[in-house]
Amino acid sequence: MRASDQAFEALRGEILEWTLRPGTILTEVEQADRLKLSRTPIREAFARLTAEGLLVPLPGRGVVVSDLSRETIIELFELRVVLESEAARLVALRRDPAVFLALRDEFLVAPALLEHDDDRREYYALVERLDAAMDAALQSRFLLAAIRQLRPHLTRARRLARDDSARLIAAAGEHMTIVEAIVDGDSELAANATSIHLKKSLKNILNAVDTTTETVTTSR
Amino acid sequence: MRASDQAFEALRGEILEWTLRPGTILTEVEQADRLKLSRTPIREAFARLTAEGLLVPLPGRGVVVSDLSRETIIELFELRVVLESEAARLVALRRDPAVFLALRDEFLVAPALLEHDDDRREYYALVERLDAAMDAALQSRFLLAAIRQLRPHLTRARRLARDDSARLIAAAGEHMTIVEAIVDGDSELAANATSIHLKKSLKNILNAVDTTTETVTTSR
DNA sequence: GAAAGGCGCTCTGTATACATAGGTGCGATA
DNA sequence: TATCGCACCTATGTATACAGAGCGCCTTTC
Repeated sequence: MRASDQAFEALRGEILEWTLRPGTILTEVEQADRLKLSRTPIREAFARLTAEGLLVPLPGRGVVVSDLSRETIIELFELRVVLESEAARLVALRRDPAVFLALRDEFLVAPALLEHDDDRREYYALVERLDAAMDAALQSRFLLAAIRQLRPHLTRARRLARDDSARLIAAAGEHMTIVEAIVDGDSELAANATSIHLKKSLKNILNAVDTTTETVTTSR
Repeated sequence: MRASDQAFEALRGEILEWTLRPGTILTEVEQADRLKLSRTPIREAFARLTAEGLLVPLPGRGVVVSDLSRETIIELFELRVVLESEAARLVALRRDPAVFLALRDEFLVAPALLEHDDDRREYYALVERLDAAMDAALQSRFLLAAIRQLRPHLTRARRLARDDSARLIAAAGEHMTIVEAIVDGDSELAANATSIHLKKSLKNILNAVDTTTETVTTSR
């Protein structure tokens, strides 16, 4: 594995899991020293993370871990709803039914997984498989690229949400509706169900943000 | 100006104006030599152009100027319609009316500009001002970023189209409809008019592609 | 004559040294 | 005491040297 990939993955991971918090200032030399690499791969990692929007250049002082304010999260979902609804519409038209039938069967037993907190990881893994299947069925490189661009920010935002069992069970139902629409090839239903799911998802995150005493944004 | 910016702008310009054609293989050393720079800034330029999708890594052999096939153009517009329709919808809700009233007045006299081929540049400049005004009114960083991501590819695609006067005059009319909808704050009309405009635009480009004997794609 | 293996070239990947700019802090002067 | 200016320090920006890997061509052998 290339050193620049190591640096990228390491920094990205730390940003996504809030180890490196918004507002933290990073410099090339400091990170090169910490990660035991030279400045060159760090530089490349900074460039990639800046392109993704996780870092913002701070002229003369380095880069800063980007902000994730309430307003930013709203803007993020504003676009996410548009992109993923459209994606669901296209997937419903282009999918291989067998793949999504299998996923439907898995989602049928999902509520059982959510009874015990221990099995949550399995549920999250299932959702990831659904995402992967949709990516594969999408067949539109540009739309996929646009969705991928949002994912790191969504990962960061999701960390803010307190996923209680009630919300997760509801989410499982919403996913089921989407998967069934895709199986049926009902593109409009798939799009609408996705839109509804994401808006509820946003609401859940914003609820968590609003009831958290801790200030999330540290710089702007 | 930084050397890496120079390299980026130079290569980007050449790709967009088809001086560097799809399928052309570039290596760091070769370009460093040609542009009289060291490998470092070239490397950075390659990375940025790869992130934009104008270059594709060719493991062990350098990078290659990305393909722009008929299919790619269709996928490009598939996403563009979604993004720019949504943008028009939001702009109609968030715009400063004065700005777009002024633009409307300019578009009123646009057909006159298109009578002489010499004045086309003025018309193109007007369209650019409209885009800039919409970007500013949009107030959604993520949506704007997604649209910006498409622009270089659109610039390249547009080079393929043969814009005859008839098409340009029609386009001016379509733009006028969009601007008026924005002035009126009619978000649905703005979105629909944008969708129609872009679909006609795509048709025009595809017509040109289909009637061109020259093969556009050189690699895949 | 064809196929396989080895040698060599050229590519990227990384480290490091040097240049340069901008910002901060301290000191001097008004 | 406050403000202006200079110097130093630390940051990025750039060049370059070196290492490692992959591909192609050439040679040799069957």
